[in-house]
Amino acid sequence: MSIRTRFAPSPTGNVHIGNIRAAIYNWLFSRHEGGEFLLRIEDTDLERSTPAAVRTVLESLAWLGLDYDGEPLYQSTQREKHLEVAEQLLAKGAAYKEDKGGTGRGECVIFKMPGRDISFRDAVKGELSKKADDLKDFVIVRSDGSPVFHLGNVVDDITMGITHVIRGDDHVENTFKHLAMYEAIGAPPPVFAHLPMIVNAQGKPYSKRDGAAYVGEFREKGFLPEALFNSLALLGWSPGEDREVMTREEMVAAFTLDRVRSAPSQLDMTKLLWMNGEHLKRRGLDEIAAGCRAAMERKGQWRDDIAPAYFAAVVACMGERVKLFGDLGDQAGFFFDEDFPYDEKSVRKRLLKEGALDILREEQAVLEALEPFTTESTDAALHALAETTGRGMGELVHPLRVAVSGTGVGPGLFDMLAVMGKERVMRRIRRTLDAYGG
RNA sequence: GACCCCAUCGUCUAGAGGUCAGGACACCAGGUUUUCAUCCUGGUAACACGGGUUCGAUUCCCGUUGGGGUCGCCA
Repeated sequence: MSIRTRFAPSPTGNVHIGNIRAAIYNWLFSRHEGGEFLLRIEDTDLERSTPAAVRTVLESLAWLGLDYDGEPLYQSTQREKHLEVAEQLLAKGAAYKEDKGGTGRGECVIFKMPGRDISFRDAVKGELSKKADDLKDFVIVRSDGSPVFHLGNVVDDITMGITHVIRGDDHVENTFKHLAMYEAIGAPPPVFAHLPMIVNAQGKPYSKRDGAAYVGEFREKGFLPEALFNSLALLGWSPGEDREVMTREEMVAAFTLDRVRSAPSQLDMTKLLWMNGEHLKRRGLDEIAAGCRAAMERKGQWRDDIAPAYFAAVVACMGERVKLFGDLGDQAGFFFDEDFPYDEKSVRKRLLKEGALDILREEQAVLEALEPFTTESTDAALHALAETTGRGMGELVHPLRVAVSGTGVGPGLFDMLAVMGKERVMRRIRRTLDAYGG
């Protein structure tokens, strides 16, 4: 029989990385096994389950490339079936009605636990068991007639033909209840696999306070979906070789549940950033440019007078300095702004140093006469100047860098000059001289 | 508190009854370079503790400690 997994989020407006990691594992497992991956929207909490919240779930899945088979099943449409099963359980004597706690709220339907120990073999945690005394009866239909999570969850998994339930650690206790329900209903239970949580440095569940906890936040920060996917997949699972940077296909080929660890793990932002850089290298310059532009637009850094060719050249020039799409706008803004700010420290250290402005004037003269104006020609011209004046390249490079970019860090100077072009460079030198040349 | 789960470098992890306990990120040092980033080379760094079992345990068992999860007419 072909395997079938599902992702069953309750739309709350955000998709937590722990949840999406569960989705990734379900997806990886089903694709590896050649089975199906289904989506169920647990939208019975009408308060929170707005269309916008559902859209967030769908967008997160799409962004990460987690394609699901068939149409999503909306749990709210299954209410009648849930209640029907509750009636059957009542008829079988596997459930009973009671005004629980005598609250006067009316009778609810309570599932009766079988009164014996329950155990099962978790695909990642191994043998798990629970004493009968620790298993209490629980409500499956509220006194207002609405089905409770446990009922809907189990019934839906049965109707969807789910063979493997891969979910968060926080569901292990529920599993004993669910197993009892499968038996009472007379349906074969699926294989259960419980994933450890993603925690922060304090060992607590990872939250927005720890950096970013929702898929949307990583997207906004400019992370690549394949990098987030890769990193999350590796949090708790490893292919068993010293392989880390992998494509989706490679992970599908290597993924097995028995290689999933049962200990919680921390998400390391620094390593995620590195991972992002690795995947960025594997994308084309065009894609990187598009991503950078989108990030700049989001942050209000984009300006319509930026020529596409110039923008592309800047992206190429920045190269691996861009680890995140957002980096370009943050680190290379001076390329696009003629009124770029001067970094005070760099000015003091490189421009106001003894003789630095005189050198800049010499460079101004040399560059003014230079034709053509390329990486090679500017490089050669300044080396020649260094030679004739007996100065070190550092003395020439630093003031000029600050003069054209306002900062002491950035791409190679000559690449920068060539990308900016003669006219822009000369204008910037004049501006600098006007500002600091006295 | 009760029940359940977990425990290898700072972090993510590999690993086997006998290994120099491997890799990656980060970090440090050196090299390349006009800065930064990259790149190359090298380095620091771990089996939580205590008992067993065993010729031999980091690995198997028990306990301790520490951490986490669950104890709703939420999902």
